[in-house]
Amino acid sequence: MFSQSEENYLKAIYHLGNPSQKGVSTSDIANKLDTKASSVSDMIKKLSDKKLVEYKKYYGVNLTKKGKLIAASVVRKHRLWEVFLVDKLNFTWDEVHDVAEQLEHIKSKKLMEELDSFLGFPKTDPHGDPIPDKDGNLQTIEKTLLSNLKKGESGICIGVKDSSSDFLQYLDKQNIKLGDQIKVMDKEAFDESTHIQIANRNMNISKKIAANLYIQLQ
Amino acid sequence: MFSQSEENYLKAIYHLGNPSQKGVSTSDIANKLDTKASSVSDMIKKLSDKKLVEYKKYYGVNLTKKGKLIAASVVRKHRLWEVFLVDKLNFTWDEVHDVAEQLEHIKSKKLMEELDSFLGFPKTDPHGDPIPDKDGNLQTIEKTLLSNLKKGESGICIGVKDSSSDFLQYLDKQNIKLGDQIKVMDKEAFDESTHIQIANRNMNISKKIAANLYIQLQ
DNA sequence: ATTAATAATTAGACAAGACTAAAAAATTAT
DNA sequence: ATAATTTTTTAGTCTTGTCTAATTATTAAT
Repeated sequence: MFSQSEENYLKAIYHLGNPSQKGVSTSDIANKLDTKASSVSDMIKKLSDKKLVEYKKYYGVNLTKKGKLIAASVVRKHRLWEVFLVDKLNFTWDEVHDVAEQLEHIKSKKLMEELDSFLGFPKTDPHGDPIPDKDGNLQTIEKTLLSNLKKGESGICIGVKDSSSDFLQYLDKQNIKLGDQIKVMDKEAFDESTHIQIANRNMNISKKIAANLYIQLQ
Repeated sequence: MFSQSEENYLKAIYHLGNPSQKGVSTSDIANKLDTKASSVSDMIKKLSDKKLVEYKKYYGVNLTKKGKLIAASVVRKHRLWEVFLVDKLNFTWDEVHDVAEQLEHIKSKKLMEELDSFLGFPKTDPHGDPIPDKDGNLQTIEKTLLSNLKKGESGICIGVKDSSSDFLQYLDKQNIKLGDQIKVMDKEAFDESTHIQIANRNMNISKKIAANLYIQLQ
């Protein structure tokens, strides 16, 4: 149906797209996919011919309904496979990305339906990112970055913004897990670090860490 | 490391290779992969440059040690994924092939080790074909075709030679399963059909069916 | 409002893997 | 042994997706 390369471009546009922005720029896509702007320019022309993106020269791209559905389906597959790897095959959350990048291109409707069921119809992946449903719809959960919480506010840690190995391994080392209860005890004006109480432990985390943890307020 | 196309050629040569023959012919490979002899000729040159096959013009190809290991690893992955699809995801044995053809190219050592363990280290796939171990070694089980059994002989049905959808669905319809106890009651000289007793039922099967069922003698 | 800097596009080339058509080698038949 | 047939290889083309280098458009700076 569509090539892996086409799917990767659609996915990149999907991830870069922002309702508050115009279109996604050629250079942003090139940067995301670690490729050259000229290659992106070519591919966008192709996707546009196939009515998967709307394209205006020197403006930017947006996914069409059809393009968005395909992108969402690739993201759905990626995240379901991540759940599989962690829940069933003992992968850690920092190990799943590369394999899921491959598995997301496997084409089989039955496979994904059965996998979804086998995993118990998960709603989020191991990093807390929502799994699109079959129609490409995302369940939007109210969430903010921990860095936005004020002293005294509390919530549950439900996701990470950065999912780099380094960050995820840091969280493991500090024993910070999704689902943990977090309360902001104090904020340090000097270095913008935050004193938190997490799962009944007290710790101090840097500005950068707080800016990459998603919290569901209570 | 190696492209999907290269892996598919190596696998084809692996399956076509026969210790009692010289090399695998260009046209046999073309036929197996549903491609043209000229394409095969090109690819063989490439695989030969990479020391994955031994190649003599107008003679045939044989896998080198390295080529054989790669081919066996692809076959291993194919068959382990088939087990996964049937045992865990409710696929029937006639539905697994196309998906496994895709999954066999996923590259991740950890994935296959964990999957193997998750499945309980299976030794055969859903069609009774042996799963190569990590070093590419096959466990060889003594087996013959049902058509070779003489009147009065008996054994266990352990595999199919043809794994086309048509044949597998026929077996399902007749409720013939791997593991069933089979005894040859009589053989019809006229149409070469066979009267068998299978799992305590009596039935008559055609020459063609008997020529595609593997039996482990007892 | 020009100029400078940045971003996007085009033109042309290349590699992988496939194809067709034609030539060459090997095999089979007479 | 030579002719006929089959198989294999070569030569040249095509598509996909990439690249570099050069050009064109847009945005930012003075």
